[in-house]
Amino acid sequence: MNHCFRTRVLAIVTKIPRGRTLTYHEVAERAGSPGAYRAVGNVLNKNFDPKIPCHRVIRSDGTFGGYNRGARAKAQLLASEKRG
DNA sequence: GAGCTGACATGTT
DNA sequence: CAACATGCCAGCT
Repeated sequence: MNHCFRTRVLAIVTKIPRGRTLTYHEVAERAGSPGAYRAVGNVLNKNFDPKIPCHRVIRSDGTFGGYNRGARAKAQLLASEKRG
């Protein structure tokens, strides 16, 4: 929260409730820099922490985008969570 | 300390 | 409508 941009992004993504998806732009905005959506993806990419549901972060277009564990898994998880 | 990289977004062709 | 090119920001090497 009071640390670098990456710490805030991770905290925000961790707070994303199940069945809910945020866009990189949304996360960046909550992080304090709506124009840093680029950095958001950069942070999540390096972040291999399973404690962080980075798969709940999608592109503004509504597409899944990418995922360090595999874009396929990301789509699977989102589909599974959306269905409940 | 400077430069390169990238899971994006927006605009134009 | 789809593809290409440019701009933006923070992190990593």
